[in-house]
Amino acid sequence: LYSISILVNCYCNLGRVDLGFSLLGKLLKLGYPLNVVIFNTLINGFIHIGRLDQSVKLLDKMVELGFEPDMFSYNSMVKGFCRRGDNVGALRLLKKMDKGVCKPDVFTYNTIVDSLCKDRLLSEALEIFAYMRSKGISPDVVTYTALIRGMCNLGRWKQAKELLSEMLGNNIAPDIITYNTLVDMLCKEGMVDDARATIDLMIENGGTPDIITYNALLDGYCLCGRMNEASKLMDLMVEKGCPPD
RNA sequence: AUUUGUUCUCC
Repeated sequence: LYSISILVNCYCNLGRVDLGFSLLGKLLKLGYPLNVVIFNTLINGFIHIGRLDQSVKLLDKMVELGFEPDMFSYNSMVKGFCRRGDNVGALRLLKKMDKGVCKPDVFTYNTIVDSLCKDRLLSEALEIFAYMRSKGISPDVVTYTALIRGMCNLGRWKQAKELLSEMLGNNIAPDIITYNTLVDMLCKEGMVDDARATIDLMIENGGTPDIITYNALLDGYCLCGRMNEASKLMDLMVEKGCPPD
């Protein structure tokens, strides 16, 4: 079974969910034993090619066949709604999970918070943030990073920095993705110097900039026409053992 | 073995 789901996942990663799907069909006909992971892999595969409709069908089918959808199944579905820009659909599914046996977990909430932030619906995202805590699900670094992005998106730099401090002051360590997100957002708004300060802060906190950090900053320098600094940065990248790619 | 957050390219 492991081998089959690896194979199916491989098809999905190659963008050939159809091949995985027809394999499932054959296995079903042969009466081959299956498990929930194979269904989940395909549900997720369909989501990644924008076929939420197929995922819905497959979810129904697995239930029909007596397989219980789990967190993976539902979380992929939630992501599917979010990807098509249907936050309402995602929230509806969240409520449904709330009532069922598969309670929303940190993945579920993070998916929705991120989607709302990307759609600039920060206050809605903050409501979900509060809601998840009320349900006893602790936000993690992913939740915070999504919110920071949402704040930056609206130019709420001060609020974003406060949230970052809140993380630092609490038990949640910002990771490289958190810093990279901030650096990138600042650069895109032409606040390259603040971006540099953010990188310094990252280093102070024990982080190490990576190629993504540097590329974001490089893009920032180029966007504001500071080409001298851009080329100096390229030299620095080589020095730091992170050569431009 | 399957689910969530970062750079560039396309929009």
